[in-house]
Amino acid sequence: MVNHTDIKETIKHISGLYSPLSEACILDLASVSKVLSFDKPTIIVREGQFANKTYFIIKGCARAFYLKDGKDITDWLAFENDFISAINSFFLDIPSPHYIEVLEASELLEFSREDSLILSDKYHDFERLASKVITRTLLQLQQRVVSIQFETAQQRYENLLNIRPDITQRVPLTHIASFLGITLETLSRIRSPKNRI
Amino acid sequence: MVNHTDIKETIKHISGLYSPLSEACILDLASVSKVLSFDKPTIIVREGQFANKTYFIIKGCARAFYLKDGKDITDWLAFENDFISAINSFFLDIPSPHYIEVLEASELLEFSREDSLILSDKYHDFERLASKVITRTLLQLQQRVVSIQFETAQQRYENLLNIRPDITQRVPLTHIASFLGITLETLSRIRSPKNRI
DNA sequence: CGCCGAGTTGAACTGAATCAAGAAACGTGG
DNA sequence: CCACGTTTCTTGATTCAGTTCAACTCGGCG
Repeated sequence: MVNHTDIKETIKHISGLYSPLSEACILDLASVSKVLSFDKPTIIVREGQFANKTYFIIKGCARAFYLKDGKDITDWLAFENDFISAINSFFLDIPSPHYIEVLEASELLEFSREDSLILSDKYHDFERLASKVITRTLLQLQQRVVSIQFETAQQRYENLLNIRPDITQRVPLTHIASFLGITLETLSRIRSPKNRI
Repeated sequence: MVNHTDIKETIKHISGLYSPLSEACILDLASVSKVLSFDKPTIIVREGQFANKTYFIIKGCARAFYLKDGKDITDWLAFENDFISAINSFFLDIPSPHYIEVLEASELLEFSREDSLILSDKYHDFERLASKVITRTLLQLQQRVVSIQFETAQQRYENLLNIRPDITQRVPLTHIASFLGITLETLSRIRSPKNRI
């Protein structure tokens, strides 16, 4: 678990992706952040925990899931350059209904809700970046509601493939299916060669 | 269309609901806000507009909808103390895919994205409030994804009734149905007395 | 009075779920 | 490197919630 990633570079990268941060803010954020490395699938947040951390995915991918009547339901998938966290716990400070699992050999940058609030007070830059991340997620979720309501299972799968062509190599089909809101069997039929016109 | 509502009082009320604002911030926000009054259903934002305003509902209710293949799809309903806006246009500064329609005799407080950015720069209070509103909406949307995926039409309708028992008196069934992601016919059957055990 | 929009009811249809078996891939220890 | 058990994925048959299409009811209003 040696850490080869330079935190400061990573944060500069985030700043470039989302919203510019001042040098001082970058250093401050670097000082409260930590890089986590995993070489295989690992659960990093469990149901019931107060999951007051957010994770930026430097490399690899992760999912948020919960158990509904014992069944594993993936409700968010995140890849390089995405953030992921157990949003209910993170924002409402309640025990998390979600698990978070890293799915590949991955590197994550982690920092806490508390530090992010402190940084938001101190650096207007940072608050703006945070708000951008949240807004982006909001719009994605809105899009997802539309897609669940009006697209067939097949369309949703094809859209996902367009956005993320390598997803089937990286994420087990069970998780993809439940993320799409369909059963594994249905996904398997959609993917079956017979089904391709 | 005389306006009896005191803007400052309304903003104090918002501040109490979401996150406290300083007196100076309240005054500043009041100076860039405006109260809109309607006495009957009215479309206040149309598809294609740059809808860079947000609306806080003082009294009444409103919906956001869009046309999908000519069909009217309600995708958000807002009541007293809720905010509503054409989120895609508001956050991304693109022409709005959504319409916004006020559904009853209503009063709204309106202010622009631009003013809200200015206020966010000037008052940390305000930025925090804005971020709270967005976060709350994010969590609601997430809940909605879960509900569409795992609840039956009937359960979704009953949940809506629990949260908003008067909704059927205030919002036409067509809009309720499409908000729930079901057809008017299905909603009608769910509501039919025969269906109650 | 007759029309019109909103809601209801009925019958047939369909996309996806469920239940049940089996095949393929995968990893672990002998 | 192979035999095994486990997990992941596929395929088939059946069922079901909700859609679609079509006809009908009802209440308001010009």
